[in-house]
Amino acid sequence: MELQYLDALKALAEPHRLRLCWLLIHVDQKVTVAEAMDVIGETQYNVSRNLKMLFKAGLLDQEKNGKWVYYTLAEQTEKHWLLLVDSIRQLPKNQFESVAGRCKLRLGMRVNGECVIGPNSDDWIKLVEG
Amino acid sequence: MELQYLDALKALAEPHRLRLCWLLIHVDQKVTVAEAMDVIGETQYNVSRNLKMLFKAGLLDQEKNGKWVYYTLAEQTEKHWLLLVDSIRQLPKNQFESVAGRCKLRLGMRVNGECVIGPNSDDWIKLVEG
DNA sequence: ATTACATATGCATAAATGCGCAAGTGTGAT
DNA sequence: ATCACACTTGCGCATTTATGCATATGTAAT
Repeated sequence: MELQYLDALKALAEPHRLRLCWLLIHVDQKVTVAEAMDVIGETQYNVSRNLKMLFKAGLLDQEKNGKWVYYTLAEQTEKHWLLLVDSIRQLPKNQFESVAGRCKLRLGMRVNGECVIGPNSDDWIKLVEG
Repeated sequence: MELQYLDALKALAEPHRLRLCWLLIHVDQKVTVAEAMDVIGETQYNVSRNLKMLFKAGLLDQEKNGKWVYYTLAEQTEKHWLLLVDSIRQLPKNQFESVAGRCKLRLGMRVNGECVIGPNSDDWIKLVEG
């Protein structure tokens, strides 16, 4: 009975994962675990696990590049999946404004479009708190 | 953080409730707990509780009429809610075909558009098994 | 009032889930 | 080979969630 779709609903029915998915939808770019950690502000294992759950549920794609793992929004082809993703896309932005801002900041630290700085770096902390 | 929407996702992330919600979306009519029981084939407490959860999550409306309680699909006004409901509406029908068929049968037992026969009645069992 | 019936709801148990910790894998650089 | 670092994963614990039973609520009819 559409097990994969149920997994997606389950995955999204958790605030941290909903925020992560919202992020991936709105950034419209690949994002590493390290970047997601800094943006969301949660521990490494949680971000890693939650991203992986979204991946296993079919909502995200995974791509390894050296020691970095990039996650991107998965392309959907079926109507009910497209609508589900659209639903999240349309969530009121004000709920996530700070997330979007922090993500812009974090992606600004990239070099040639690639992530080169790990999580919780001094550079990042200065950038955010300063 | 869109608590109500999270509740809706949580409510839908359970096979029985997803089926119930799908039913209410596709029947496009009010349905009693008794009718839902017969159609879905689950115990009274589960159907009652699960319908109530969908109601509390804002996906269904409730309407009492004598000793019967009718549930209907709630009208949504916000984009992300509309898309979420649409997503469920677009789920492949074949997964729920038997549900749809049983529901048509069950609604055929109504008198003047109202439910008059309780759950697990002999009439219903004959109708389904015969 | 009493009965019958549709629906709702505590309570207890069992299963699933989230989280922190610690240890693991894999990759790139020295 | 060794080290540093990004990421993953198994384990134990606390919390949540689902389920079954029994009981409660509310309504209609006698």
